This record gives sequence, C-alpha cells and structure tokens, in this order.
Amino acid sequence: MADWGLQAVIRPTQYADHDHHDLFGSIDIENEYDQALLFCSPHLFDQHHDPTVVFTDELDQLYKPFYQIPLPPAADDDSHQDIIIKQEQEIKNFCGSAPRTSQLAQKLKKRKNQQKKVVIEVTADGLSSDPWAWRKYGQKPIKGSIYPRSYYRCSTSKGCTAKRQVEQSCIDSNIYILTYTADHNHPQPTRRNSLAGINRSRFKATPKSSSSSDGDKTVTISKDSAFDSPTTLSVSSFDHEEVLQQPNIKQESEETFFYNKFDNQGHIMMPRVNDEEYMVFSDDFFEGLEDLGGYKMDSSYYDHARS
DNA sequence: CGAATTTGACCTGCGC
DNA sequence: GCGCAGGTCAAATTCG
Repeated sequence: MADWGLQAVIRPTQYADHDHHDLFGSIDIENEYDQALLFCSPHLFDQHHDPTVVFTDELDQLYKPFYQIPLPPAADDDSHQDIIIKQEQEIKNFCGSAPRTSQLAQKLKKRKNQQKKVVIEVTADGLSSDPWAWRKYGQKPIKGSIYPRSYYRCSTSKGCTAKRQVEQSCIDSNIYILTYTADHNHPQPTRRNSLAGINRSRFKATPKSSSSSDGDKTVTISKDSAFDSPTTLSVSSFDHEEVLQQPNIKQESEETFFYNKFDNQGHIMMPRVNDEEYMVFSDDFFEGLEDLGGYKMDSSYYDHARS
C-alpha cells in the first residue's frame, strides 16, 4: 500500500469565508502523499488587520503565492487577464518548478508513513454526530496549541484500524478539529450499536438527518443540523485507489491547483479533472462524510462552479 | 469486576 | 548523531 496524503478538509462555511479563513489550495511537492494543504486567512497578508494573528516571514512567503489578489474594480478585461496570468505564474514558480530545492516546500513535507487523512472542523455538537464508537488511547500536548490532542481508535469492531484525533482549535475554542485516519474494515454500526462502545463517553448520540447523494461528486455539503450554515468541503489530494484508475492523475492534480478559483462567496471552486470526472473520491467516502455529521450532499455547488 | 480513561514512558520520523 | 515533536503503548486509575 502506498503512502497517502492529506485527503480533505471540511469546515463550516462560517469559518471559511473571506472574513475568516480560506483554503488556498494544495501544493504538489514531490509525491501524492507529500501534498500540502494550505489553510490561511486573507488577513495574514494584512498584518494591521488583526493583531492577534501570529505572522511570520515564513508563513508570508509560504502563503502569499496562493492569495487571490482582488481585481481592481475599474480595471478592464486586459488588466484582469494580466493579473491572473501573473498570479498563476507566481504560483507555478513556487510549487511547479522549484519544490525539490525549496526549503519552504521541504518543510511542508509530511511524515512518510502518514496515511490518508480526512480533517473536519466541527462544533461540539458535531463531535456527537459521529456514528462510530471510539476508544481513547492517548493524549498529547501539541506544540503551538494550548489544547492537547486526543487519540482514539475505533472500538466498533475488533481489529479495525480506523483512528481519530480530536483537537480543540486554538483560534476558536468552540471548534474541534477531527482528523480521521485509515478506513473502517466493517460496516457502519447502527446508532444503538455505536453507543455500546461509548457508554462512558462524554458525547451523546444525536439523530441523523436525512441525506441524499445524486452520485455527482461535489465540493459542497449542504446544511447540517450541527452547523448554522452550509459546510464547505475542500479537496486537497486524491484517493490513491482512484489515482490507479487514472494514470495521469498526478499531472492532472497539479493542473487542478492552478485553476482553483473562489466564487463570490469565498468558496473554493474545484475544477474538473477531465470531461467525465470531476472529483476522484469514491461514493463510499462521501457517504461516510454524510454519516459523520448527517451532512447532505449537494451537487448544486459544482454546477455553480462550472457556470 | 469489567471496561474505559488517564498519563508517563517509549518509539519513530524528521530536521539540523 | 542528537534533539524535538508526534504518535502509540500499557500500567494505573476511575467509573458504572
């Protein structure tokens, strides 16, 4: 089994708009598993905007190529085009030609044995909507965060390798960062069964909301009871199994990044991989996401992105 | 008393 | 090679 890269990051839209933080894109550094995901606030580039933002030169250099430069309102089409071309060239220069020699890029490399990961930011309510039973096996203080990270193993089925990390956001203590690693090797438990393994858990089970999926792979997950607004799913890497089905996906993924745009609400707009495929996640993956929080898949976002 | 949690020790990967 | 940080183990503790 090959190594995996960070696969997806999901966050409530209210925490992913232009006034807060955005996904800026992914950098394909050397291999699939070396892809780095960039979460960043646009205000990182305006040090005067928010004095609470910890800002370093390194972060500045790291994120700046991905910051979407606002187009001047009075500029004509040619000016717009020049800015876009210049911006895309800057991005390409950063992550397309020099990643192997860039110290910054090397610092983005992940541990080699990292497995595929799905990162979700949820509220406290969102923690309770996970249908799986988890058993805590460790807790560690994390550098740079005032909150420790807790480590959980799936206890629904013996031998299941699925793991979950729970970390409270140091930016907003109401937000919990969930990191899911590896797949469950068993069917999803019923709500009743899932409670069996967490009878001492602090979390309560909550009713699962209705969900539907039309099979179209999308980047937006619509309203969930745990959130007050739609949830944005942003994709940073590709499922390896799907990569095997698409020999040119490596090249495609690099191309994918360069065409990332934001819509008028600050959502990242993911491009098509080719005429037939848009996302490379399996249906099971999205079904699993829906099950995590009762999210409802919505294809309208992608339709909007294409228009 | 069994199962889950806590927590310090240990292991591993990575940068310098 | 060394130190740091993240991840895991396992004995002790807690809880129902």
